[in-house]
Amino acid sequence: MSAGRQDVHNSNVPALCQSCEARHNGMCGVLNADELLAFAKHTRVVRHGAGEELLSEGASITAYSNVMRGVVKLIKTLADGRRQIVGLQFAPDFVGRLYADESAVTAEAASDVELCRISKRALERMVASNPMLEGRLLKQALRDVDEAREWMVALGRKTASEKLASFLGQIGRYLDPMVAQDDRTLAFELPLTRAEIADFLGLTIGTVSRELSRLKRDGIIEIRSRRKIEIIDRQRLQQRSG
Amino acid sequence: MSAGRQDVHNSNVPALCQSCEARHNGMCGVLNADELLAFAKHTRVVRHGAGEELLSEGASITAYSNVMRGVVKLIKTLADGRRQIVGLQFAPDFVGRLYADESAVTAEAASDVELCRISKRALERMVASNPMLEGRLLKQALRDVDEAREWMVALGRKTASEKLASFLGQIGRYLDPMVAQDDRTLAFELPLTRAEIADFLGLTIGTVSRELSRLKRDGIIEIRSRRKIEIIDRQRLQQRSG
DNA sequence: CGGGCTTTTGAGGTGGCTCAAACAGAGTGG
DNA sequence: CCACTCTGTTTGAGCCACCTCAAAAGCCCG
Repeated sequence: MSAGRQDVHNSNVPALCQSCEARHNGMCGVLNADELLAFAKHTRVVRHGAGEELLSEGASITAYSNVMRGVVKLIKTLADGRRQIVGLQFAPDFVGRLYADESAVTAEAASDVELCRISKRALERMVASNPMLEGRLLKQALRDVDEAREWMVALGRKTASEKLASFLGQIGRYLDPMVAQDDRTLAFELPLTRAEIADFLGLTIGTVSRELSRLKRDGIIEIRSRRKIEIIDRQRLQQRSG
Repeated sequence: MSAGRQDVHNSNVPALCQSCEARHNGMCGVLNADELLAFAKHTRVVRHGAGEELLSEGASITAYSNVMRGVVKLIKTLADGRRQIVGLQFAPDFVGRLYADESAVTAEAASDVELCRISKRALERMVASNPMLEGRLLKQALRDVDEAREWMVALGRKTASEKLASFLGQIGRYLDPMVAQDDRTLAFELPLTRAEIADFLGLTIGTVSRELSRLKRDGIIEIRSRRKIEIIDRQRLQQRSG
């Protein structure tokens, strides 16, 4: 509380923020040590297990979050239960629809997650007084638009096998951005079950499984275990993604 | 530059802005008369005929626009020519991807349009110095996200007939927001050809036409001419949109 | 080592596609 | 005012990608 003894030095940064990805690439990156300190007064780290619902479609929004670890899926559901995943948020993404009173999506932890939570009121006050912060949120929103539109193409115009190839490519690219261009194999853990992949790609679980098997049969990927995939031939994966 | 003679009065507003929708509901709404005047120094009204390309996927962006009249469609194209319309922008929407050097979409006039054009450089400078403007663009981006996600559900999970019903419902709602709830019929002009509707809904032209015929046969709509549709039974249209 | 998951695989059905022909409107020129 | 064309739309017949339903096979944890 009393910040009297602290000098203007980087060590003023709250311990949790030190290693938080949001400080580097996320919205907190625009805050200096003092602002970060003020910000941290309103935040709380919360943990949720895989499958827990963080936010319910139609429910009122009381807080926003930044993803610190894990994956959050954004889901929309039709009256008869059909589901579509409309977004995946990885660290250090921002979760929540700024200014909306009620959520247009259900947010659910796809894996165990750690979130940095801040009340709706507090964040909106900070945004109003800090244009830099607003700018970061604008950039996040623009990225979200880009991504949603990218998937609209997949959903509307790609075949099942192209959808799977695009999905694996995107996950691979996201999880290992460093080695985007060379041709080594690339192994990673799928953040989603087959059923969730189906809900993301507008397919059924059967088709997802079949197409994965096909990619494996064709020597493009290896399926090491349910969740562990290895991309053997990126080039051909790319070719198949439409 | 010398604003000496101008008193703080509404009549200082540039003539073109007086009636422009962007001043009321669009991004210019946050500008006062002086700011608007400064803004207008960098803008130019441009007209384009239906079908003209305003912006090309992958091309560098040099200017942004506000739609003053007409409809702009945002298109993404796959290597083999398959197309997906990923957004429709009506007055007073903002067109262009802020901060991006190259466009991720092709923008095309769906009808004859009037745009208020401003150079990328000029707008970005104004945004940097005017947080209110940035806030408006953030809100626009958030609306774009909401809309894209709404259509992801349709593309991924709705049947052809549900897609058509959703589309007609949205257009109707947009073009006549005043009478959203009562049960009068609602006539309007489609801003898109059958082929464009197909590219929006991830269908083929044949299916679009068939489903429209079915809605007509079932007494839910009337097709007055190619472009003129009348919604006879909004309630049942709503029921069919999933 | 059995019971409850998720995933894979198979067999058959179907919604929306492809291909193709007929039709309708809006110009255009005779 | 009527062909004549051009483009956009409707409609039909047949097919295929993906769905549905169902069973078998892994995998994980007691």
